[in-house]
Amino acid sequence: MATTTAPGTASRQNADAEARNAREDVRTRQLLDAAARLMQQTGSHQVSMKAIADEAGVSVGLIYRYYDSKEALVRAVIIGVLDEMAYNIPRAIEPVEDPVRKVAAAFTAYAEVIRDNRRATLLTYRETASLDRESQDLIKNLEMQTGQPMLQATQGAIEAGLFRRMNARVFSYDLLLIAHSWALKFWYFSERMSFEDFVSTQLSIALYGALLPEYHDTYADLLAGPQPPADKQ
Amino acid sequence: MATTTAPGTASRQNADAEARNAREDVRTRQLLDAAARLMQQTGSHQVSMKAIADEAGVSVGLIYRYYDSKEALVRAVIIGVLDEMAYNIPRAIEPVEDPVRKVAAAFTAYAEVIRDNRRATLLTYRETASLDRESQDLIKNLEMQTGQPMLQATQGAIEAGLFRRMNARVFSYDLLLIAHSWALKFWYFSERMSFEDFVSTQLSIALYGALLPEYHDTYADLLAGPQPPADKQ
Amino acid sequence: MATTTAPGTASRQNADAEARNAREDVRTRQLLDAAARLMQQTGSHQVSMKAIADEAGVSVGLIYRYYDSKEALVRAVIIGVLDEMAYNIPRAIEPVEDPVRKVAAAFTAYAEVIRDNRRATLLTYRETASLDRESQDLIKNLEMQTGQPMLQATQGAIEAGLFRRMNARVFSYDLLLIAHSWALKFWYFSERMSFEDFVSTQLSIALYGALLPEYHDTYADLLAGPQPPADKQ
Amino acid sequence: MATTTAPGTASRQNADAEARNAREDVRTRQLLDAAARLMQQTGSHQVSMKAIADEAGVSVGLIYRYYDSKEALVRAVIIGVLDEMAYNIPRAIEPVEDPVRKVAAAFTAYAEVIRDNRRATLLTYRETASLDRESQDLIKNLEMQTGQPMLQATQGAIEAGLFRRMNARVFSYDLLLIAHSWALKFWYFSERMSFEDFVSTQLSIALYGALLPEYHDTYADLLAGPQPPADKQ
DNA sequence: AATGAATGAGTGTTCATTCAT
DNA sequence: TATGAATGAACACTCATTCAT
Repeated sequence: MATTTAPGTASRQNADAEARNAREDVRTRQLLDAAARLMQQTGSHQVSMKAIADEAGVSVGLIYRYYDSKEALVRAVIIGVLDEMAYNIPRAIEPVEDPVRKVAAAFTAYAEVIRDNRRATLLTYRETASLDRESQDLIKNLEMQTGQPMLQATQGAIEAGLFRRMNARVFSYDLLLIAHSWALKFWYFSERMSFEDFVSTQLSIALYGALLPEYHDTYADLLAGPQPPADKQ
Repeated sequence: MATTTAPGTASRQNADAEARNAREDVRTRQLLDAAARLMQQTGSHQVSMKAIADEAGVSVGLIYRYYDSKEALVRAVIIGVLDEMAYNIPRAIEPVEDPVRKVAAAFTAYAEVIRDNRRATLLTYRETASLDRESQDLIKNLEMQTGQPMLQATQGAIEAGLFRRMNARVFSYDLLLIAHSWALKFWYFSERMSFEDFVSTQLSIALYGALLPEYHDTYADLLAGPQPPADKQ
Repeated sequence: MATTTAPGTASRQNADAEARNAREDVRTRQLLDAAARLMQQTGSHQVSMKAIADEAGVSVGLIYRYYDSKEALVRAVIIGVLDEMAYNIPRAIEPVEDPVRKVAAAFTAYAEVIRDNRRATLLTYRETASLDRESQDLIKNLEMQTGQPMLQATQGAIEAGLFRRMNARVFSYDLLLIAHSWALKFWYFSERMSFEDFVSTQLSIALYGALLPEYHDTYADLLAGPQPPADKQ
Repeated sequence: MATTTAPGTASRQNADAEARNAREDVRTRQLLDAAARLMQQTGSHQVSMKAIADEAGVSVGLIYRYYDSKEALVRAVIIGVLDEMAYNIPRAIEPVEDPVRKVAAAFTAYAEVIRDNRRATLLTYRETASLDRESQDLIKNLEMQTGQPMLQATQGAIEAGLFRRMNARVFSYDLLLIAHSWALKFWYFSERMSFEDFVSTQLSIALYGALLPEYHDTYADLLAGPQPPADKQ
């Protein structure tokens, strides 16, 4: 982001500005992390600004230098969580070529991010409703953006004639939701299967719903679902 | 429940007790409705006991005659919502015989209840986390109970040799979740399709994945998804 | 209290009135007892009208038929306690003839009533201040009245030439106060001596100061204070 | 406490900490005074936190920065009162040598402190019961500590062969209680005698109860009780 | 930039009192 | 006479927000 600057007086100001920006970034991160950590446990309403300040090791007053209000901070926390997801998911997909395996990779990547941010995911479900319209719209956009890779992979598989013609938007949205369900219904799934089994079970179900029967053999490994542990002989 | 009683003191007491119970039920309903109405808009934390009292047309004090605390009221609201769902869904399914159409009927019934209680559904997602362990367990039980008809329908279709052998629990859980998505992602779906199209699209995807290919023709109507409006001629 | 009434129609009304009075007396007693029982444990402010009603086995509304307000009830409780003391103490003194032993008997009687109404005694100390002027004056009168027998006994001993000429009012007041101290400082005395030793110790000190030295021998038993248990040999 | 510090950051922190402590002490005093002032009139239950805040000229919230709860504040008020007494009484006694006059000086000092804190004294009687066990124990300790000088003076007089052998604990406790009676029965005594007469009357009575007759002459001035005003001629 | 003392509106909750039955 | 549902003012306490330092 920061461009290279020529040395001299002008750069002096630049350097200062950069230093300030850097410090502000650190502060911002520090505050968001502290807030997220606390809110994930009990929701934003149970967490006071004082508690966040303490957790971040700063004073209450300082928070207001970076965020106008508690709501602004809550918004930033949620958007931060979604942002990170929107950033991490595409990174996890790219290398795969085969359209169907691309869908599978996207789902796996998405699910893993959810797994790693389980409580943060729940936070977005719980807290979004208490934000103002504008923030909610922003969040919806982020969510759609996050779902973009999955949608493109699905459309790719359809165009490649591997998936049947169907509503790609709905199908990919379902996949995202099902990935979320690891967080939403963690109490249910985590007692019944490992995360890996969850992913392969869900993938199997979903791909059966999309793959044309003539390709069932080609992707038999994905359709098979969780396998018993390999023979240890 | 009340047995026929000879006239006199005994029946007198019965009548009194019944009258009291009736009055209490009315109050309870009145309070739950008012609370649900307000909480659906913004979540329980933004709603004060005074506001609920006003909405219900009673005094604050009276609420505490029926609920020990705000948390108890919130819990009752949520459980009330889930209870109603648990009651309505089985009612909407029964008549169907064909196992596959039974699954379809269950999904449709479930989705319709969600549609009719959209905000209440969101409420359960938002508020459950702030209740105590015990209430959460109660809610989980209710949820699993609500899902029972769907699970049985799925298992029926598998045993009838119509559905692939697969993890029936996960499949039926996914169906419930997808029905929920009409509430969770209303902003997304409602702008893109009607509720009926949502249902038939989702059913088409799910059943395509579950039905053995040899039965695709038999249930072609379900797999087809939403159809263009019939010729208006 | 109730006078005999001639038979006839007039007496009918009388009978009714008497019955009513009797019932009211029972109620009054029932309520005062319940209230006193609860208030002695924690003070009037911690006790709600509902709690008193429950303890008395009646409804809240009924209390208001007999007492205009909570304050009126508190007042009645305190006055009831003092009344009972004012009634019991003179009864316990009468038989004694010797002026000095009369003082001793009065003190003992007073102390025993205090011992038997320890918590009620504390109640009067705690609650009197929160009553209105009028009630406080009434209570002061009662207290002075209760102290009358002690004052008379003291004056008798002085006039009989057994006690020094001194301020009889102050002396007898001190005796009352010292009897109270069994309640006021129960935590102190009860750990250090029996009630009987408390009484004889206090008597010994007080009488030693009041008796003219030439009578010390005559009342040596009272001046001796608590004695070791009689030789069991 | 503060050691001399070289100038620089360390002393800076010290100065800050000291300034803060000083400010906190001022606040504490301000709050305790306001609370005591109000509570002495009607007891802690009739005084709201808002009223205390107003009386102290601060906001309600600020009180909670210094005291965790209303009970904590009440406790602090009572303990503050007792503390001050425990501090003042020994100071008023020291100089006297003669054992009997030492007892007299102790009583006078104690009574004067009571006189100067009459309402506060009543407060301790009224409010102690509503505190928790721990606070009550603390208060009992304070009270016993406050009584220590009187006990020692009494024991001194006994050992010097001036007082008769008796229970010194009980005797000195009686003296304290009798000093309290200026507060407890102010309405009685204040109408009948001046504070000075109260003290000398009580001293006279008490010393008669303790002094061996052979020393009556030596302390005739103390035993005489209140004297008519000196000839104004 | 950073602190944290101070504010005061707002909350959940209690409870004396009333009154229709 | 007796009930207890209903009221609503009052309370202790919290916490987002401000601002002097």
